Amino acid sequence: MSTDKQNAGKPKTVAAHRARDRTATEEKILGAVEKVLARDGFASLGVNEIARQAGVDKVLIYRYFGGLPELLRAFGKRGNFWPSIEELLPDTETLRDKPAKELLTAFLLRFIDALRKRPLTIEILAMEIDAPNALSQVLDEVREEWGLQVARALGGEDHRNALELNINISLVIAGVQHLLVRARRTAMWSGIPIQDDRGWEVIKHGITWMVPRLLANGEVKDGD
Amino acid sequence: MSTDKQNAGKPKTVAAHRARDRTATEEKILGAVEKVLARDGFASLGVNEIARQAGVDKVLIYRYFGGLPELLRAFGKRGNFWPSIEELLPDTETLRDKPAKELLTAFLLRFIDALRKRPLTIEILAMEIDAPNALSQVLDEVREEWGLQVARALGGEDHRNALELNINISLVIAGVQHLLVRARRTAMWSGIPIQDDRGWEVIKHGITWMVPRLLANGEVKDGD
DNA sequence: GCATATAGTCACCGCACGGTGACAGTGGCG
DNA sequence: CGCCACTGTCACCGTGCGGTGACTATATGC
Repeated sequence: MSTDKQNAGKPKTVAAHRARDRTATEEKILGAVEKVLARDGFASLGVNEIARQAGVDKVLIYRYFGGLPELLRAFGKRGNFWPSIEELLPDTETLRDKPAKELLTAFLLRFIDALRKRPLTIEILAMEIDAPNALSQVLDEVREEWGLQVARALGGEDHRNALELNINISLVIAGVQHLLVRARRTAMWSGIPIQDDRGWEVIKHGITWMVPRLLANGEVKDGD
Repeated sequence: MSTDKQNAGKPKTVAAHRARDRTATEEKILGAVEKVLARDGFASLGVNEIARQAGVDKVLIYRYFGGLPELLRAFGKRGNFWPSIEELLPDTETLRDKPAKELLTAFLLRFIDALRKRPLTIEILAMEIDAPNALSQVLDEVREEWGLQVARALGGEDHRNALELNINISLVIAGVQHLLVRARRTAMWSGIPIQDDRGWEVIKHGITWMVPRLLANGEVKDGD
């Protein structure tokens, strides 16, 4: 009763076939990746679950994409996962007109908003901490280019403390990403409600307060 | 040949038993948790792998601890996973003697060193981003108490910008944790080699440069 | 009209996982 | 000595995973 493997080839059911449309099926699969990712995160992102969500046989994932890594690559390439420079610094033309502190402040605040609008990106950021894969690789490539553009656009090189400034900007960006990633699961960080708009307004306020102090050229007065 | 489930009860092998020492076995299991965690991270931390590493039957994990969550709880309670306040601020007695900026700087720099000395803690931090479990819960409880003590020890309440200051300190701590977690897998962050001692010296330099500027009471001069 | 390429379906494999029940060796206590 | 609680051993189950081979249905070109 358990070693019946010779009955293959007997078509018992007629099993009406779906429409023959490869590109539509590919689109369904790509859409399923997004749905599973948004609903369950990366832990459940496997071939079986994607196929289930798409209402499609999993073998098609192998046939059309080659496997899970290639599917994720394809998914990553068609998404607006990382904010463009234009989204963060709208007035590229008038860069020189504004003082550096306004530019930097605007950049950091917009960066927060831009990422908060992209829950999938945050999910990817969280995933690549523990299990980097083809999708995080795609995001990595984008970010590399992004980093260069940012450095050029903000152009802190003419500041006399460009090195220290860049370190601290990088640290703040790292902190923002950390809080965004943690906010998926944890409500508070040092008393700040990081799942809430009000919490992020507080953080933005802190950044707005900080930037001018980092950019000040004056002597440091002892404030104790 | 496949439905042979009635032959249980026939002792074929003599199978020399190991020493009858429960506490030693428990210790082996707890040690195996640490080894697996250090070697493969949380992805491979299951009952099977732990038992394999400990050279012990997995059923003993259930008998002695109750299951994986309880085992992780037990593991978490016997570790020095989070730096104590004393480790970060050695001269508690002479707190009032030093200016706030020196205290805060020392605290942040020591915090970096303290976490970098604890790769297992960093592993737990990384894990709890994607899959919080009993172990991260234990760490959470410790950190809650820690946060209160830190706030009391640093006592920024007398500063006129205590709110903004605390936000930025929290942000820097978040950024440090993010970089530590990322450094497990990625070598660079914005050009800083975060797997390297020299990279962290650069970060510390940036923090040392930043703290006095945040604590300065003076007017903010426009540095553009 | 008919062969062929291709879209879609199905059953199956091997594997690792978490978890459990039954059994065997061992030491202490009456 | 004999009971018995306890430590350790082993075989097994159900499940879900990634992955594949072989099949059927359909459209297109000749």
